[in-house]
Amino acid sequence: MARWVLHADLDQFLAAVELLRRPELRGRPVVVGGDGDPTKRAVVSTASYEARALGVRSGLPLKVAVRRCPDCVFLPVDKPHYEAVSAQVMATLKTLVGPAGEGAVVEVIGWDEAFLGVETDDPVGFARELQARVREATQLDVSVGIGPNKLMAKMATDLGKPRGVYTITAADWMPLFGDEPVSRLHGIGDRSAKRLAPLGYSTVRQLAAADDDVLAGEFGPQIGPWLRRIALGSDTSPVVGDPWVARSRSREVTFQEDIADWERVRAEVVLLLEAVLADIADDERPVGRLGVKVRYRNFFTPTRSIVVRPPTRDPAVLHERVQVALSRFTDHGPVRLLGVRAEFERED
DNA sequence: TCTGGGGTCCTAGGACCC
DNA sequence: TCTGGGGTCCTAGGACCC
Repeated sequence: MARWVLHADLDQFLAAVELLRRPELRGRPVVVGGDGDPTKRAVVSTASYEARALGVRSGLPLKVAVRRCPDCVFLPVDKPHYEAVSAQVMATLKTLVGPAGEGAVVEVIGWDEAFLGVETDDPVGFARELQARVREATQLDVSVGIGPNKLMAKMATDLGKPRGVYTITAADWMPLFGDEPVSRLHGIGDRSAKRLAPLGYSTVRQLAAADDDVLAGEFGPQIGPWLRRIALGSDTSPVVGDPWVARSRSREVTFQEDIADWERVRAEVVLLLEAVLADIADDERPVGRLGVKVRYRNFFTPTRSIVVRPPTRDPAVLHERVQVALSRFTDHGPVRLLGVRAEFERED
């Protein structure tokens, strides 16, 4: 039997979950983002397919979305609810069993995505079973991509949406993606695409035939050669079923009005650190580094961080250290966003 | 036109030490 | 006057993802 990777991705997850509890909105353009007030500083988390047809998509500022779509229904992000539904979906995935009777390895990627590693000669049948189980348990639609590795499975999912199953094998890769722009690849964004273009690497096929030394010179010894590998559809990263453990925890807030008073900035940093400490209260690991992020009016966003030695959970020490980090900002102009991040001490 | 929040990993330069 | 090579730690920033 062959080893397959499946990528399961819930369709328009946040919007779909909201539609389940507000069936009267079905068929209308629905936008989930911020606190549901499209006049505020926030962006779209998820738009329903009807809203996407009107030009609203994830990441779009709500202020732009409401201009583009005055008739859209704007709903607040209800994180606890989505976490609960997500947990139900992931638990369902973990009940799936392959033909040999063994469970699939499930790697949860976020609220609405997971990779599954499974031993089977009928991956499509497995995917159909997966879809049926999730629908039965939650009434939600899920698309499934199938491939010999995570990269190909992930790329396949897009081709199957919505509600579909799509399989990519090694032989399909170049015919499907060879002429596509490199930014189509999972792992290459607009920034990298813009650096690759002048090197003559604009399509997936061109990047697949690129010179590793040239790539390493531009992107560094790890990332450079890795870019060529993903253009080849090559990916050896394993599906890891172990529960995910955060290496850092952070809180940040964008103010509705920029803060000009740095006494208030200091007070807000205190509040953010208290929130982070509350978030990690159930985690016993000591904090080995603290970071502060400041976004100014012009969107310039420097960060400052400081080691905490020895690593500690002592709030008094952490509050003192975070203020030291904050004091390293010399530009005391108006602040749009503040963030505080705590890194756990790593035990390699 | 306005640009959230929560994460991960990699790179590179300077300090410092042997 | 010109001055190595390697290793580790710290810090800041970049890029990407959901």
